[in-house]
Amino acid sequence: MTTRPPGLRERKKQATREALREAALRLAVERGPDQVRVEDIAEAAGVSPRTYNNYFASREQAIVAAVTADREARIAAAVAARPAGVRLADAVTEAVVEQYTNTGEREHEALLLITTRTTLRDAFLDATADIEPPLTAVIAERLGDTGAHTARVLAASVAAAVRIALEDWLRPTRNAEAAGSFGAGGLVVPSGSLPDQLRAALAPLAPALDAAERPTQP
Amino acid sequence: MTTRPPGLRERKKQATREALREAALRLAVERGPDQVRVEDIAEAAGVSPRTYNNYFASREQAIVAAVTADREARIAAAVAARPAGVRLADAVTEAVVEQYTNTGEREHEALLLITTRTTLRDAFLDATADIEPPLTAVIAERLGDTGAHTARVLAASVAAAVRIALEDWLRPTRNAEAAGSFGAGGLVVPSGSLPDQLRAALAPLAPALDAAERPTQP
DNA sequence: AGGAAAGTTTGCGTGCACGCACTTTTTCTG
DNA sequence: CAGAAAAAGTGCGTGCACGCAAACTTTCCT
Repeated sequence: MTTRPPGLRERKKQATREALREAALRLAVERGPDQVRVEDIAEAAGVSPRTYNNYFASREQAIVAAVTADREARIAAAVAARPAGVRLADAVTEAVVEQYTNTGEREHEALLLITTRTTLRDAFLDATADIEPPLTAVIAERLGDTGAHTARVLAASVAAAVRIALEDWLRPTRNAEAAGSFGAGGLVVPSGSLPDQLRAALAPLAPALDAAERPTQP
Repeated sequence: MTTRPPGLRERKKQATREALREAALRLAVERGPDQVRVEDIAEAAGVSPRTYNNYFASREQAIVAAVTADREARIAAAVAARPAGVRLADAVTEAVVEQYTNTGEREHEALLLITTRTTLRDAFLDATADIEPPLTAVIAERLGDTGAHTARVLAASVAAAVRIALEDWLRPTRNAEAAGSFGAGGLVVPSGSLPDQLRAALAPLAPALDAAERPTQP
């Protein structure tokens, strides 16, 4: 795979990306998220505003990326690290929980910031989708080439479940408007800790993960 | 629930929404999607540009909405229509296939248009997420109040699977760049008919749907 | 080494999303 | 039925995303 000497080009690119992430988060913390313009971030990172959005599609993505970092890769690695003996469902669940709870002090502070603005909250939730491609890869590896298609669906479902868990987690108050006109019962569980939310959201998918792991038709 | 006489207000609102959808699609077909500005659509529908995006968040959404119409509601209704005896997995799968294949002539023409522009393609795929809330409601109804949380996860997973099916379907040519750096095998199945794609994508979720339907622990 | 090819950054221009404050229309209530 | 309250539409201004084409840097190949 891509195991070539990274090359000067690529290293500079990553450096620029990190510089932008850092600058975005720092400025957002210093002066409140609404007082930061793309121009400011670009200037702080030493590139032009135009270059900024060769790296990030929106203003919010840069700020969120500083917290998210490369969680996608870490989750995929964590799944791959589990011995082949354990259930796929368990491997995935534990990897996810692990990577979402190992949160540093600085990240926690940033999360508080994120929850204050709807646009940041949304960007944060959207970032969940990034785990899908790497997750597809590791799951596909477990299932063999015949399950490549299945792997994509499962990875997407896991991503969706994680997103839901996060949604519920960072919404202590308002709880309506979730389901359609029905309301679907009305109550939405008083939102426990993040690990609990994650496990609860992933649990319904366990049967699907188990089934995929079995050769073909039992 | 919302079973009040709709009121003049609401009716006008829906009329405006439909007028915008219609105008957007018509203009896009007439003069190619890139030659249509929001201002044009708004004018054709008899509202101000500012009002336009009280209804649609992006230029593309209006065009896509003309094709999508209220498919969400139809899918939910189709699921609800199945007798309570059939497996949930079957009810959902058939409802989805049914609503995505009952496509009129005009819709088919519009789909061709959509595939020509990446931004429209993306908007079309994003519209898939709209089925999630109504689907949550009908599934929750089947599972009873204890399964409200499960219902959300399953509905989201179904939506994700449908999205994947559509992605693959309207991409006859290019096939790389799907999974991470791995490539996950490389081949992605030569993309069959839409119903086949949908069934294939939903199949891996069947065990999860089955399990949810069983009382608690078998 | 040297030059061609591939990839990146940048300035410029256009159309758009969206907040705010204000007007108009519909609905609710006494 | 009248007036208050709520909601939708409108005009305006600001910052942003993104296409395009030109300048520049790194990489590749002979």
